[in-house]
Amino acid sequence: MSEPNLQTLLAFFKALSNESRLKLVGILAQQERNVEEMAALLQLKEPTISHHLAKLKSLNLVQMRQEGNTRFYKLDPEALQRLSKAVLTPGRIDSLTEGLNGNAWEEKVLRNYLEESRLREIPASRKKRWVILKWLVKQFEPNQTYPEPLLNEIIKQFHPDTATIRREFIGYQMMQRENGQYWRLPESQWRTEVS
Amino acid sequence: MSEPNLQTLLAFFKALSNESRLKLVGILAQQERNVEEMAALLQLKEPTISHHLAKLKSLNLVQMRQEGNTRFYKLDPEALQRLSKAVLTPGRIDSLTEGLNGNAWEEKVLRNYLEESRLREIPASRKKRWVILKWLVKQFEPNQTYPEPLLNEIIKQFHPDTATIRREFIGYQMMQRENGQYWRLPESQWRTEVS
DNA sequence: CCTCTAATTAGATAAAAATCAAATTAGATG
DNA sequence: CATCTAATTTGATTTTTATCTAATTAGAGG
Repeated sequence: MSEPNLQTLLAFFKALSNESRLKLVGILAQQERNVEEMAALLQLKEPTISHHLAKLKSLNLVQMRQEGNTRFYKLDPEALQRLSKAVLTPGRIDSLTEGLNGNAWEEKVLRNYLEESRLREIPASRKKRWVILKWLVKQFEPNQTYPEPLLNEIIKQFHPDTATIRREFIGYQMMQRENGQYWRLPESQWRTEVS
Repeated sequence: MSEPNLQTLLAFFKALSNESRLKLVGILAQQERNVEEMAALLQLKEPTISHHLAKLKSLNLVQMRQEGNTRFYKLDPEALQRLSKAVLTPGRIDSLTEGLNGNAWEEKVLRNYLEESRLREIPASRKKRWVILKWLVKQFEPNQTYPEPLLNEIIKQFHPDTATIRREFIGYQMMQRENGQYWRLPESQWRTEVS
């Protein structure tokens, strides 16, 4: 549903990621063969060949022609051409990440440091501190000024070290201060940190 | 040793035939990431990521940069280009059948119909009869003439129905007859049968 | 130097895939 | 229609691979 490209590509690579099937592709690219011959060539039993053919068929890689109860298989000429084209075009490579939650890591950091909306501690690593501060500053309304005591009060709901956090807010330009009043700055002005 | 191409291709397809690894390729094509981030993005544990990275590394698909004890991985730009090129060129497809015994099927037919160098029966199918006759006619010396009784004698060592076999030899132009003498024709003149 | 952190390695387990023997199907042939 | 033959399907087994937890390694920072 969500990532058709990924699944299509994956099916393609899976089809060719098995030694027997890869050889089979080579064999059927040269000439048509019946199941018995393929089994002899690859030193496998017929059921195994049928099994592999089923996978190749499901991707429309092979064509079948029946004569009596002998079935001749060959590589679909169109498929052969498709195979000889690049499967991983730049656009397709991009599509591989569709549907991935890009914020998963930040969410995990939050989960790790927040215990029922209290901050267990202030992360030592800058990257993680940044994530925590981003979340913390969003606890304040934009377009509203806070006198320092109120600011401290609110911060204290999350963590006792109000001084450090106040300083970080200013340092990262998430907040601005003017004669004892603090206010939240728009996200576009925050000092986008690290990475 | 014998088929470097097949094994190389196989390794390549195997590397990309896993959903997690394929996503990883997509992720690392966009930007460098450390193991923790990848784990979060794919919702897997770090060891699993290490495991997948090891496979990608073994194919030289990724580059690593260390900073402290954090390791940042990204897709090798050259690899990325290689990925975007056709991996299955016509020449490579041909190479997939290298080292395969093309006579495996014929050998199997022989094994099936020959019981300690006696012919169990004459195959009904033309293809198999052809294989048996090819083998049978090679029991006669080239460049030598055989009077019909001697011919029969020799054939009888393998199968009682000398008449049928004589007729087939002539029909397939494996042998020629002139006033009671038979001789083996060069293989190039045999009526190459069926397909 | 002790501790913390990110990553890897080792070992165990679970999931997926390949292979085969036995049973079944569907043409062909007498 | 009974039999034979090539192929497929089914079910069981084995092999391979993905994933996790626990243990280990190697930087960094007090």
